[in-house]
Amino acid sequence: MIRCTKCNQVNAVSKSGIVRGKQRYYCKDCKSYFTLAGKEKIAVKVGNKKHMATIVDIAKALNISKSTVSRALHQHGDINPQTREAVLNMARELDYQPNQLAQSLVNSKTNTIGIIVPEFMTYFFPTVIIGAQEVAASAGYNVIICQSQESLTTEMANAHVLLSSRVDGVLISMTKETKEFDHFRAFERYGIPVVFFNRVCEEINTSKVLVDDYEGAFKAVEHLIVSGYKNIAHIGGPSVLRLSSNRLNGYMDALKKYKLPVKKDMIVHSDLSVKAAIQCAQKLLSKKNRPDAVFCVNDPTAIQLMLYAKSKGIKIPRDLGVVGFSNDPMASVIEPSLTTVEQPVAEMGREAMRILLDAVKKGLNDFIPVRTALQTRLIVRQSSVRK
Amino acid sequence: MIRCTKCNQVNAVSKSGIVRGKQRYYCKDCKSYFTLAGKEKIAVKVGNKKHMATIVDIAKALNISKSTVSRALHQHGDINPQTREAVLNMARELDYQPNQLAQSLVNSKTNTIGIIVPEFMTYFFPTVIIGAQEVAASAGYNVIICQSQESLTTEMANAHVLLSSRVDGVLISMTKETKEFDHFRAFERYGIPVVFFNRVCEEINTSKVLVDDYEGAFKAVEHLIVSGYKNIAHIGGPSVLRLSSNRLNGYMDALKKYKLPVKKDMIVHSDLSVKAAIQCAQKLLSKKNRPDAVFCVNDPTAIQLMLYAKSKGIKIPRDLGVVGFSNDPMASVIEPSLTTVEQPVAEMGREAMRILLDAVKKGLNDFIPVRTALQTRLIVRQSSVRK
DNA sequence: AACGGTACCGCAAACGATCCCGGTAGCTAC
DNA sequence: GTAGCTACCGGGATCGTTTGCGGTACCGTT
Repeated sequence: MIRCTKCNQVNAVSKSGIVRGKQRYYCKDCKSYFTLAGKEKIAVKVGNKKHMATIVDIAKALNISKSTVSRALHQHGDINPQTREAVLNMARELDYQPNQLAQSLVNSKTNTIGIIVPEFMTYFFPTVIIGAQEVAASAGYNVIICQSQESLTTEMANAHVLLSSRVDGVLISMTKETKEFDHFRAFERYGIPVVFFNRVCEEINTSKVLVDDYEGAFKAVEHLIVSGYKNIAHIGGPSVLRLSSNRLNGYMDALKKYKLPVKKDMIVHSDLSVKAAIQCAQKLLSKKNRPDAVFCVNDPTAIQLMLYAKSKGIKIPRDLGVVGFSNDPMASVIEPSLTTVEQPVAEMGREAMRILLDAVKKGLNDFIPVRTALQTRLIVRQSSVRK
Repeated sequence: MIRCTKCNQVNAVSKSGIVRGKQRYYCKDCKSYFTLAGKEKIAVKVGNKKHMATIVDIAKALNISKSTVSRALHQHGDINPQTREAVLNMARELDYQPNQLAQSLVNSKTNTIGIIVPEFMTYFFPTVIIGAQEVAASAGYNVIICQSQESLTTEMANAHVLLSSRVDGVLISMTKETKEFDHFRAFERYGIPVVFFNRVCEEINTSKVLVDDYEGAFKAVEHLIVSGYKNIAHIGGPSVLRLSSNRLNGYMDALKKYKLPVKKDMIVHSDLSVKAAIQCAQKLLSKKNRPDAVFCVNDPTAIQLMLYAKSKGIKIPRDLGVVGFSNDPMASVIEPSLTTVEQPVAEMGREAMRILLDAVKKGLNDFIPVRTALQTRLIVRQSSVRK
């Protein structure tokens, strides 16, 4: 027994297909189609859930137009001080929260920055993000964080998400397997500034923030040499990452400076995972001509090496000197404490965000890419100093 | 050579006065006035910056209406399979990226979840977030992360931001100084589901996910007792946090079960900062009746205690047994390795997000708050076992 | 041939904000 | 008396979508 929603007729109604999963009817009497959707929807719309106040609500309450409300809230254009006061009060009274979505849509500006990082487990990236968020927040920007999980596929998916979210700018540290860059170019195509940090992409001409990996590595290896180590190995990172080759070069040049031979078999490569670190440690320490020191691409790797060496009864620093890179909090906790190259992690986030926000404000047209290399500092602890 | 904006005619156009500083034209062909305002605007729109394709662009390219495009993209309503195919192809060709903002605005649903955490430094919260994001991503939700930095004021600011961003739901772990809850109630007032985790708010009736702090603490202290420690102290957390009192109660009840006295001066409170941890360590270890074991509210605190004890020549576990809580990665690296209560950290994030998304889908009306307590596991290492 | 019914598509109103235009009231000045 | 000016306000287009409702072409029946 269906009743037409318009003429209230009953017997002139016949079924007429399905629209969006709902039965559609045709009333011969008033010659019109209808579904019961509308009524149902209204009926469903129950709820203690309060409607969120909009500028229209404020306008209605004060019997003025929404234009005036908007002006009052933003001090744009002419506005009577009393009107403004009234609007502000009413806004407070109604607990008005501006709808970011609507604002962003009309301004085509979201005040949101996207960040893509490969992982979240080591202390490094969270700390960078802290710094970045600090700067962003104080400039009134929100941050949406994506983890690529060291996978190119999800990195591309992340880029899509950020594009769809219409972020105003993006901060990226690449995956270790990123070899295509089209998903990065998409940003520049649409005028969205990108700044790379730490794991930067040389194929894209934009600003980059990194530490002076070469110099840090050089200092680290030099320190091992002057501490009396002679056969120094290196556990390097994935070769696609520029930081890996920079640190490797620093390692090699330090050896050369002191006329030490650079041996191929003293250089192994890790993909930065825990498993790979242990494998590298095994490989190096089971050699006949075992190295007497190792410079590791980062602290987590160095720590795995130390744990492995300790488990084999190899004494650090007596039998094996170890230097890491990044000054992970664990470095000062492990025994012996780990000598490492400190990088200004949070500052890297801050600097990258500063540069990015600058580009966002300027627009891509007159934005000059810069490459910023932050200084490192060698922290000498116990793992590299023979008593 | 002026071309009519309407009929594209050229020779039937004549000047017809000035309007708002702009030349006005009259087209005899289509009998209408026009200025070049619109055109100029387009002309101004310079830039290498490509316009991002919208459904209107797709519609124009295919000479169909945007409604059809929308339907084709979402399989809503009736759509000719061929049309659909054409739309999909064109979308690909134009590199169409749906505008989330516009979608959210009309659907009043953002597919975004807000997360508020107190900090980002320890491994705990990043790990929770990894779990939460994992579940969110696979359900098509984005995540926007806020740090309250253990400050009530910024926590309230965070709540505002999330409200303005119209998130569909919120995951919260409170600040240690949060004593007012109106900023939480704002969410429920507008029908936005909230789930607390770890540091939950008892004053708000909603779902909560935590670990069984009481039981974990009980097991930890019981372990110390059966290991032969008699004078067991406790470094507790801030009393406003429920987890602090739960762990304290577990501590006390374990003592009681074994007929050991609960001494007021063996219980000190930390605000979870590094500084406070060291102060607590000093306070406890400089007592005349020094404790022979300490159960700490979390691992970072336990580690500070251990470092302090080691610096004072106090041997662990011989002179001092230590048990922590949370199984921080550092716990297995420090020497001696730290006995701790493991909590399923990532799982906590996953579970909280699952519950939240469920509430988001159901709506607040028929959403029944649940309290989930995840099980802990005691990991016995060296710091609590006398050889 | 006419009509009921289906399959598909377009129109236009939302969503909540901004802001360009133009309007009006009131006042001054000539 | 009216022109011009100031100070303020409202109308309505716009951003990119979704979607209810109605229209149209066409097909099969009678």
